[in-house]
Amino acid sequence: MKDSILERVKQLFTDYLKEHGQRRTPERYAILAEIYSLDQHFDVESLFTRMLGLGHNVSRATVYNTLELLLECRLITKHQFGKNLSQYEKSFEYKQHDHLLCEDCERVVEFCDPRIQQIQSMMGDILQFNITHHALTLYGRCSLLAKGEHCTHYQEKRSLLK
Amino acid sequence: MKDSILERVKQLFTDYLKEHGQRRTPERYAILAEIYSLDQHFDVESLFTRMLGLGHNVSRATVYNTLELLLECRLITKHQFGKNLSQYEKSFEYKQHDHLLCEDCERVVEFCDPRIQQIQSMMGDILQFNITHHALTLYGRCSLLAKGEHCTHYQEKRSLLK
DNA sequence: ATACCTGCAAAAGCTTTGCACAAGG
DNA sequence: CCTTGTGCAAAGCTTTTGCAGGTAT
Repeated sequence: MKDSILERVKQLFTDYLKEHGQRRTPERYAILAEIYSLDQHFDVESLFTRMLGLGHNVSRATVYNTLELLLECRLITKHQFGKNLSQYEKSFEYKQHDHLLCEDCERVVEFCDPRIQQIQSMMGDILQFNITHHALTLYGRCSLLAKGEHCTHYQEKRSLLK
Repeated sequence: MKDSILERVKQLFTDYLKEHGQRRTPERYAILAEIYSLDQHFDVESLFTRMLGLGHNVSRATVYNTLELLLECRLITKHQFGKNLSQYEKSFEYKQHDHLLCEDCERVVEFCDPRIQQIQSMMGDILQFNITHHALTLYGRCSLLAKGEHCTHYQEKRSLLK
């Protein structure tokens, strides 16, 4: 099933590259495959490191280049969660969704609410804009925590950092 | 009336600085005053340049330091509109609001919809988070524009750049 | 008087760019 | 072949940090 999604995504990427006179290089497909093997958000550096770890001798420049192409054909989406660091996630066959961030452990939870689409189209009408997309992020902390306490994911996070 | 707001804001800043054992320096008040004279979003570099233009010999470091303090006492808010550049705006007595961005001319329109608060508190309940704030940004282009056309604000924008 | 703050400049972190070589079409 | 893509390294930009001197309290 996973493979089937990967195959379909590769096909879409191929179509896009052909249509836009871009070359189908092994690096680009390797990056696409790696992204679709992940189930979390990622940043450029972690993807780059991961590629090296897998034995692919790609450069950061190629990673950035490929991410740009994947954004253009909507196979990934890009987020800025309030920091100067771009986060990405695969987006094929994923419902449009929004994010809730724990500012303690930086865990990201996804959610969906139809009212956001309503707001989007209503505001488009009122303000005379063709709205193409939106980004809603809720910021908070896991409930039940006293001030100074950390949520259960905090320690995991700490151990991940360096 | 404007002065009255500035005075109240200065007072709040003074209170905050005293409470937190921070010094009340002329640089900090000059930056606060300049921010509250603006009616638009701004980034650090434009604020810095503006301060120099007004004859205040402040450094970038001080601007960053002061913005941090003003964020802490909620006299300004910070946004990342999908780019690696922080944007700020004054926030005293401004209703919580969200933003609509024209991707053609980069104009920012503010709007307000009560449903967002509802979503925020509902998601907080469901996902067990204490949600402190949110950021919703709608991205689009002024309506009625054909592909390739630019909206009326585009030329203004072009002339501002460089 | 003495912490803390400031200005300056260097460093850090993410992203973009330039160039010579490699490789897709 | 010829053009585009890649790897590498340098440069760009925004933001952070270190330090010597200045200033609020």
